[in-house]
Amino acid sequence: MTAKHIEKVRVRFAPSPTGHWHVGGVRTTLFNWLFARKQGGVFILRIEDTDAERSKKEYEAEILEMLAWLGLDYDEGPGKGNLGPYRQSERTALYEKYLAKLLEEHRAYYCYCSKEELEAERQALLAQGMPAKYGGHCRNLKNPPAGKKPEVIRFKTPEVEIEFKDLIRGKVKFDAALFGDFVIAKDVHSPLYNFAVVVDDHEMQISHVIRGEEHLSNTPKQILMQKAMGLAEPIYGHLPLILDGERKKLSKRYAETSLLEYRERGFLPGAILNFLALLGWHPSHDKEVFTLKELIQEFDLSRVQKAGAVFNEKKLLWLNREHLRKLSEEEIAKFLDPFLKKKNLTPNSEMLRGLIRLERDRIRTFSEFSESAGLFFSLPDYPSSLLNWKDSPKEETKQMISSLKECFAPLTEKKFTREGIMAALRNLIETKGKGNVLWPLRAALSGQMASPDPLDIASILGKTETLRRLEIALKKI
RNA sequence: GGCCUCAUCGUCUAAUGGCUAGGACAUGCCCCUUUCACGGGCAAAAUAGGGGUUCGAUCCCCCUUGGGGCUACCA
Repeated sequence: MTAKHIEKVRVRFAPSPTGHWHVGGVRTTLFNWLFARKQGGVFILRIEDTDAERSKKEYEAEILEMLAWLGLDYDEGPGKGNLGPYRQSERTALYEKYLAKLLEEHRAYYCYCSKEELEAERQALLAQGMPAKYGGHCRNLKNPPAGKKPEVIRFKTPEVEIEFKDLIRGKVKFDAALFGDFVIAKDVHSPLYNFAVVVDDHEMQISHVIRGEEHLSNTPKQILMQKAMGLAEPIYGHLPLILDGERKKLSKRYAETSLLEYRERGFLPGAILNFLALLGWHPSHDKEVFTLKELIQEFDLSRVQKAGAVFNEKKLLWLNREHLRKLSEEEIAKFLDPFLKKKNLTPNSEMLRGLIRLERDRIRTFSEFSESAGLFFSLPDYPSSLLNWKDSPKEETKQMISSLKECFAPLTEKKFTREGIMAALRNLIETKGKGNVLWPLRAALSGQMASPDPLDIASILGKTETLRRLEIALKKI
């Protein structure tokens, strides 16, 4: 390992704004951020939009918004920091400079082969069981072949062994002879990923490149280019992939993959981050519920797993509840607001407090809240049979609903609390039994097979609405 | 096909050369209970296979098997 490394910890996360931000990318970002914060280093955001066709401004905006939502702040990035610009699309002059130098030093060259020729070559090699690499036809051309125009720029790959020490995997070796001369740019103005990354990581003085395992085989190519340009070599660490139920790279078929969706479903940023941290990393002890702050303290790259981790939504759901429970009523109310608005549910502040107290242990996400609390805003339609406790006859149920009304009648709206209602019902329950009293009451108030406690429902609904619902029940029988 | 890489309960993982391989999610059962949740308790559940090294291997080495990633004028 003769490579020179950069002293100060400077890490980057480099998303491509070509689609909704993927949870895999979020996890990579988190690990980089955690590492930077733990080491007192610098966390840099670089937008990798060299693919002009697929890159979209709106996706970049989404990444920025999600980052803020997650609470992952960056020290340098678009509009911030002095080693910019931080969008690859704005750095073409820089790439041109490096490209020109490589060309001039004959470490890279123009390739005139057409796509068709290359594809034919590739297929022929594959058919013979040979590694599919470029044959190097244009490598030593003195003059452009007649009638052909330059197609791409290729890197002159030396036939050497490349070895590097991965932070997570240890020694990794590649035989560069198997790569062939790979393409580094479409033309001097349009660099490709592998090349742009090398230039940027150098210019931005990146000390550690922490990224997903899918980049492991890009690393030797990047090291080769660093050597050709005389640049320092960052330290690499390749994170295990997040997998689906079939143990393949997480895709949309298996679970929701965009972070946006998880926010819309009412997950907490802290819970998502906690969950993602546990996908491929684990502390030495048994604690699993962490705040972001605790994560910074605990995080250690040496405890990152090598094998891929299956995305388990059930565990995310559980973790979300754990995080939900730690929030104050005010915090929950704040998160809840957009979800209620979306469903056109507009409780007054007193009712909202009651609902939050009631639902906070029953729900796992905020979207579950609006579903679960729906019955407080409008009584669902239900069959009259729902009102009967076990096999008690209709007549008795009818009698019971009337008795309930009578019990509630003397209560003032103010006395219509859980305790007040319970006191009013005490005699009835003692003579008739809990089930005979509470089931019909609950059914009449909720109109559902399953719901919260009837006393809680009644106290939140208030006397007027409670009596109205009992009246409806009576009419049903 | 080639190159790289990975391998502990269904899933996320702990332990590491040495006590009955620990925890969590999920699952099942029980308790609590007017229903559903919550909560409490219990149970079932793993070192892929084969060789070594060693007094002793989940752990170290090799092979096999299986999985995954890459193999673009995407990133």
